[in-house]
Amino acid sequence: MPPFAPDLDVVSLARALIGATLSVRGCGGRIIETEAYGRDDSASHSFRGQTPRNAAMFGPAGTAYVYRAYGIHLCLNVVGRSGEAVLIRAVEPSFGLEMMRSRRPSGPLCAGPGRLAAALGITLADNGAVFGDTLRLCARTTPCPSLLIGPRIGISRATDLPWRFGLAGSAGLSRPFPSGQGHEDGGPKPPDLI
DNA sequence: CCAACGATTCGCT
DNA sequence: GCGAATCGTTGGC
Repeated sequence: MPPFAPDLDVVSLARALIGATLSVRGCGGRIIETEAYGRDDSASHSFRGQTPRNAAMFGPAGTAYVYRAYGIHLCLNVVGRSGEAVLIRAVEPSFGLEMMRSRRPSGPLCAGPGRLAAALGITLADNGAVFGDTLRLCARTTPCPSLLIGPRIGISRATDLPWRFGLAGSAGLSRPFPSGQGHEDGGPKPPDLI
């Protein structure tokens, strides 16, 4: 099996993951919203170097980085190059719906990083795991028709970088994209993810 | 050692 | 739209 997009920069990875299918122990769907976090990016957990908490971000490409946010929620990232990771912010729920609904009895299932981690049954035990059998990613096989682009959400630093990406026309985004923001196609040949 | 702060969500106004 | 909930991590003293 080829390595996981080993040399893809984190922004390209974030774009490539839009439309990819995420599957976690039988639950999942298409990824419709992502954010890129870089190595020399003041908004990134890796900005100040490796610590016990962010160690997974420095693991091999294809590693899952799971962290607890606000002492309450969990967020799921896909590691690219060392110290770079893509936050999965929204998924279009398509299979394992019953399981996901049992974990989230009310409200949106997968719109928002904390919500999707809860619906998919992500735990801190998944931190550091490499995507493969249990955590699965399948690259989209069709070109991404239109990509929404905007600034990242919920951060206080590097708020100018347009490193948030979404699938245009998708219901179930965590939040709307700024109107008038540029949208472009995702490219005819998406890179292999796995 | 201690205080501040989140890559968020939910409920209420 | 706004503020509380909630706690591990981080950085400064």
